[in-house]
Amino acid sequence: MLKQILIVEDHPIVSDSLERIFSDPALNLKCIGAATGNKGLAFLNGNPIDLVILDINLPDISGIEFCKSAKTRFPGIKIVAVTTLAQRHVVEQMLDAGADGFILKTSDTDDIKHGVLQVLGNGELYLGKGVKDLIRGISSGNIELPMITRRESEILKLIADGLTNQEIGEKLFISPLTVDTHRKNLLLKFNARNTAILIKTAVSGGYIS
Amino acid sequence: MLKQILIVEDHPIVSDSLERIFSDPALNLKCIGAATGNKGLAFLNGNPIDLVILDINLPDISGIEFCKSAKTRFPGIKIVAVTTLAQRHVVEQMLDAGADGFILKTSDTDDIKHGVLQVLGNGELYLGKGVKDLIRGISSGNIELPMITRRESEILKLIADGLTNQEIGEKLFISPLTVDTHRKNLLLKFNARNTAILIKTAVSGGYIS
DNA sequence: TTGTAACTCCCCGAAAAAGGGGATTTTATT
DNA sequence: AATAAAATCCCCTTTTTCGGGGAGTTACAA
Repeated sequence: MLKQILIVEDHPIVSDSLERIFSDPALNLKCIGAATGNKGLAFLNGNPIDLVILDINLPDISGIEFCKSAKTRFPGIKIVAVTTLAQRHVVEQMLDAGADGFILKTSDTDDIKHGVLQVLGNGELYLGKGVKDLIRGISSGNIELPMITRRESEILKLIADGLTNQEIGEKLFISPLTVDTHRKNLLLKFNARNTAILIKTAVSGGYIS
Repeated sequence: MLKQILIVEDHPIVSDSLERIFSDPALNLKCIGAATGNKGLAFLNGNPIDLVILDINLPDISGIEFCKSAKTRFPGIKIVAVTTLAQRHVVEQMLDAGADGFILKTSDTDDIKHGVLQVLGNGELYLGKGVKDLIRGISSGNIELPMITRRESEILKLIADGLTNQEIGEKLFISPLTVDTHRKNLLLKFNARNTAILIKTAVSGGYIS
């Protein structure tokens, strides 16, 4: 039976490569490309797509949002994320959003092919090379990134926007002293000695958009 | 005459695509791939490479360093950067380092082909779609990122690592008051009111690795 | 219901950063 | 040799953060 794959990826050079991998007649697959998340979502309506190969860095919406939307509207669809982002919490967010696979772009083309075909075949979760380690935090030089609460995340973003405790307090209708407490907890959780390294870690860890 | 191209790129899926583009027998080219910057540099010794297609985000050294090394040792070699990084100062740094071309990965494969062949052919500088605008700062929602000096960059990185003015002074054998002056200049240049937003802007602007 | 995690608020003092000056020496570049 | 840019150093005051405490209130789960 012919199955259809949608490739959501804004780099033609990558989507070309993907299309070629899965255009082998022996596989009996059909590939369609979409350059943005919204185009991809639009295409899902009315087209019987079996699996989506998804880049997380898209020009319009994030791959995580795409995944949530797609899975909500088409629960049967399979989604495999293929990305450069080798960050633990990104993987976790994608899996929470319902992704069926996660493969790094540093992977061999055979790995990518194998992973996608496995998800398409038996529906099992597939994690590419290095991804499992990433989740366990074993990864190369990966300082374990902390879990932060909703309020902490909110305050972290405002700190990164340059607001003082005073201003954040006014914005959130809480005491600046409370903001200070959250701030101290953030420093503790990130094992940061001051705001500078806190923000650096948080930005490069993807806590701040 | 047969010309040789070295592809320095850590994503097999991308280098596959590039190899395929330039493997057209009519072009009379030979492609070799290298997955890391150091492997690429090592390969240049003893192999008559005419042009390097270079990714800027490499696992070991940065594309900018690669470019400088390669151009110093082999002034005749042509280098075309192909990257996702659509940031003005990255383009500027690459061109300063001697790059002969700069193409974004969002470009069509034909653009990439055309650009590389042009550089290889007449040796002219080639800037891909959107890159020229980037330099002029016309780019979509691009807040103009400032030019900073070597010393400022050095101090910026140390600030981001969580060091205080005192500690930075000790490390660089200068007075903490001097560090403070540089710090104030950084705040001015980045139009930042405090360290938090300074670091956020700097990290997401690619000033800090 | 009995924790426990999250959120809230407060105290103190010390350290660091920010805002606003001024001024001299190096180092390129023309 | 002259100019400009970069780097260096110093003063002052005020604001903000940091370190190290304590403590009450939801809200939700075992």
